[in-house]
Amino acid sequence: MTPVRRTRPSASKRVHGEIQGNRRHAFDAVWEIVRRIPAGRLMTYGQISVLLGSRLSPVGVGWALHGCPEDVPWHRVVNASGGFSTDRLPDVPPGLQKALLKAEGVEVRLDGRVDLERYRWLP
DNA sequence: AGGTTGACTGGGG
DNA sequence: TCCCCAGCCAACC
Repeated sequence: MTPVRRTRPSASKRVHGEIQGNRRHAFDAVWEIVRRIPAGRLMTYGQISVLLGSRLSPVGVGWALHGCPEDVPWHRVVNASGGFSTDRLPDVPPGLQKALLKAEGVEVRLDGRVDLERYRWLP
């Protein structure tokens, strides 16, 4: 049998209040920033990390979004290359992020990326 | 307690 | 431009 790549089993648990102490605070901060991104605009993981004063690494930002509350528009966060990192996740339907962004008027190039120069949101 | 794994990134080949 | 690697650091087990 081919080993199956799996997602964090407890990712969804974090949504239901299992984040403790300072971590909880850092995750909340990420969610608050992402909630402020207007429809049709984008931010990168690294950009959010810097906004937080680098208290949380870009990887940490990804963690914060994995299993975020329903009202957090996670699809408006892309990687520094303008690509969709969520396409590699087993628990996210391939093409979902792309579809959500196109629905907001974001143009996705043929190579599957977006133009950050054009859509990047600067708070 | 410590090794492994990422929703990352920038630099080098 | 693409691929690989080291640095990154929180969460998992």
